[in-house]
Amino acid sequence: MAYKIKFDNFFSYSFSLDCVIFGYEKGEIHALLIKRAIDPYMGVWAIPGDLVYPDEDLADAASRILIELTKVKGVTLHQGQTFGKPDRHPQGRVITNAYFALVRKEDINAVADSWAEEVKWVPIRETLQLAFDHNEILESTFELLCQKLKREPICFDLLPEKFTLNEMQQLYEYSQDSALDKANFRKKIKPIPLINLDEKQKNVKHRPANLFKFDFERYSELVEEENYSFRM
Amino acid sequence: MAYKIKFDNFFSYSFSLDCVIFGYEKGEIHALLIKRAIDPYMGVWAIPGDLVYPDEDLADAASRILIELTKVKGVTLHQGQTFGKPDRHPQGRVITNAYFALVRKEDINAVADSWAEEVKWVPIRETLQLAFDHNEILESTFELLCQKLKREPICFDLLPEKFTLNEMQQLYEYSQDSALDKANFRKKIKPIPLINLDEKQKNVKHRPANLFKFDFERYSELVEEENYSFRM
DNA sequence: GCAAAAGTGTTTGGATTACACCCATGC
DNA sequence: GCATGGGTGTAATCCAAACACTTTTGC
Repeated sequence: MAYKIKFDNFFSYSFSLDCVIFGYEKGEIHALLIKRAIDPYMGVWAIPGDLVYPDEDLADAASRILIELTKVKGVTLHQGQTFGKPDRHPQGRVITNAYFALVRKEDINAVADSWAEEVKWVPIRETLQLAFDHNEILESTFELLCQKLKREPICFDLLPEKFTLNEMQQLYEYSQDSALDKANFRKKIKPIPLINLDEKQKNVKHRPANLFKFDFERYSELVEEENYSFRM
Repeated sequence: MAYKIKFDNFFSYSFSLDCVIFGYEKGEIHALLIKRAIDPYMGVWAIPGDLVYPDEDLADAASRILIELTKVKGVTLHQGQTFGKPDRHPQGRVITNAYFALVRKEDINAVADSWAEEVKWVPIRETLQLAFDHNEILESTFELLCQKLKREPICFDLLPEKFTLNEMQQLYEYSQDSALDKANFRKKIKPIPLINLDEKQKNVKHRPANLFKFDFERYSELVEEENYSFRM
């Protein structure tokens, strides 16, 4: 065996994680971004991300980085794709892995911290020039999200805890980029365990809608005992 | 901003790729493995994988590594998951990314080279103790493959160029781990563009089956013009 | 003729679609 | 009363599952 470089020289890479946080509000999916207060790309908007410590597990690092930059904690992060073009980072070979989470925007309070100067939510379909290859990362990860929304009950992480069926429908219309028939949508979600809270929407100038909640316990039961699988 | 270690010390990682090569034969999916001729894990079976050069793109590196270790070339490699437990490699922090490919076993001739002492095909459901965390990588990647088989016409990469409908059915039965009805299977694949070659199977002691070929050109057309999407 | 697998047709029930209609609320 | 969205029913159609049946080959 003969490497073109010395073995030790292979240990010259760095590894970072970028945390794409998706939130939903008024029919649109948003992503949480930070404005970088350090070089490279100082002053440019970016996905919150940073380097992994040498002894740190990836999932732990993702949580830590998100907290350090935005003070957002307690969210479930899922692994996404890896991005590793040799020139993607001006300071050296940095390979990055996207992690993503789905949150209720009203439940979290993102605050810029550490080297993040500012945080903001941006509608995912709004074009904005991001640092590094973050536009590519954001797009790919959003596509992954749309795929997952079809096969896993993660829409309830994005929706408010108490939601109307119309809100749920709008989320799917947005993610699939197509209009859905109301009556048919309701028939389609029949197998999904939802609790009708017998509570009404307030402050609307039309007939108030019923509020629902995802029945997570029942869902777990169904998966266990009747090998139910979520489909949309 | 204050890192717990000096910035330069972050550039102490290494990054590797593991190439999971899936092949199909007689109703079973196999993976190509190598026996390691170097430490760590000398003499142990492993997924062919190695370190990425500092200036190398990931996809290029995957092809190179596969060729170096097994002389297998010209296959399409797809990115899979990343594995990065801090202690997964005894010689330092090595984060790895699985790449996978689907091949026709009869088309390729894998030969051990470089620090690979031996190569062999192993049925994916056969338990064998592999080096590092390769058992986990292999399992996860196989699951990813099964998902992809449902939504992309990649089964034709695994099947012989000329295949019978029964061979195709068996591949899906294996990947979904369930028996399928022959008549229904044939109805289901009606929308998939296949060319009936009007050739018969040879040397079988029963009625010979027709041979088919995937009509890739027609498939591309359908995708372009009628936004067809492959489903199984 | 028999075994074995190839290959096709029919029936049935459940899901999907399109569309029409009624209901409750604010103003 | 009317605008607005909430909520439901029906008929037509498509699709998937179950199953039976015919065909072609080797021996």
